[in-house]
Amino acid sequence: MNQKTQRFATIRKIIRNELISSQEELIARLRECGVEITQSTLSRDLKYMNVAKVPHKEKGYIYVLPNTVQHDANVSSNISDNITSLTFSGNLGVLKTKSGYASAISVPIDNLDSPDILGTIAGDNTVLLILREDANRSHIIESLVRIFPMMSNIL
Amino acid sequence: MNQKTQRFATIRKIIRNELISSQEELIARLRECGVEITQSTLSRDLKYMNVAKVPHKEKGYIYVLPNTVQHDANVSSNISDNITSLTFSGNLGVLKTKSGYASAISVPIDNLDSPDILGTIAGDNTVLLILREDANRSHIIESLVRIFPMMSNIL
DNA sequence: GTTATATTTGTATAAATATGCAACGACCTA
DNA sequence: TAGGTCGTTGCATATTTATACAAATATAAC
Repeated sequence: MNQKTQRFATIRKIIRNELISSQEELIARLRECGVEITQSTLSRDLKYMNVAKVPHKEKGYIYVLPNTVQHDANVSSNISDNITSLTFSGNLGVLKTKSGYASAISVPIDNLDSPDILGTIAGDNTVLLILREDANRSHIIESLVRIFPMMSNIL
Repeated sequence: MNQKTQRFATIRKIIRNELISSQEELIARLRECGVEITQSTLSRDLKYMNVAKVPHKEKGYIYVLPNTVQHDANVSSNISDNITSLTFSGNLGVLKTKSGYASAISVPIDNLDSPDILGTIAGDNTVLLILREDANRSHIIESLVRIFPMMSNIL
């Protein structure tokens, strides 16, 4: 339906360009754009469009479109800020990073020359750690936190 | 203080590994992990941790950790014509593609944000899927076929 | 056209989430 | 010790969001 498509476009435009904290607020903005809509329909629209609600420093919460990568306002020079998670599976460790940082992150890990980390493979946002079969995960984490202190925030 | 850090870690672990649709559900899981918490505190914790709530096909809505904020998993169809095989080995999946397509193929897989697929690494014609330890291979296949319909031809 | 079937919407309400406020405890300093 | 500040929490509740249901509207088949 074209009516609906048009409405979606307007919703997207507003969310992309403004900080919207609630559906009521968005309804008001839509009205200003000539779109009448009830809260229930909007709720369904947002769900259909995969719009997420995320915490935001100033506004409390805001809606964000899918594919919109959240960029921190303050870019940190600390490389370990770019590590987002560490999980283990069998004899592998999977270290996720912000896009593009995997290679940079993997270098100091290689340089650890830890007997527990046999090697690493870096993609774009993932560093694969191949671990010794009987490696102790706690020891791995300790080693990593030693070179990436900020990592303790995400563990 | 340390109590709180510990609680955060548990919350993160649960959110990373499971599909949680509501705070009440998360409270129940936390209790199973020995963490007693009220809804109001949890709400504040989630806000503090920048945890977002995003629409999800099966569960309605799920909580996701920052930097994994939801992307479009609906993908143009014919790209999946370039997948040639899928095999499993231990907790790894190996997806072979025509030369040069691995990166393109891996993007929508990353965007699935499946708790079963911890991460992907794309080479030139191979995508390595790192799976959760107890991941169900059938479920993985289902997820992949959902975004790459043509894959069903080669399975 | 008519009828059947599916999609979209609003209303009313349920469900889920955020938050003001008071209370508690940790940690100061005098 | 008493008194002060600060961070954390639970309770109660306000706010916000999702959804069951029925009505309206579109879509398709005849």
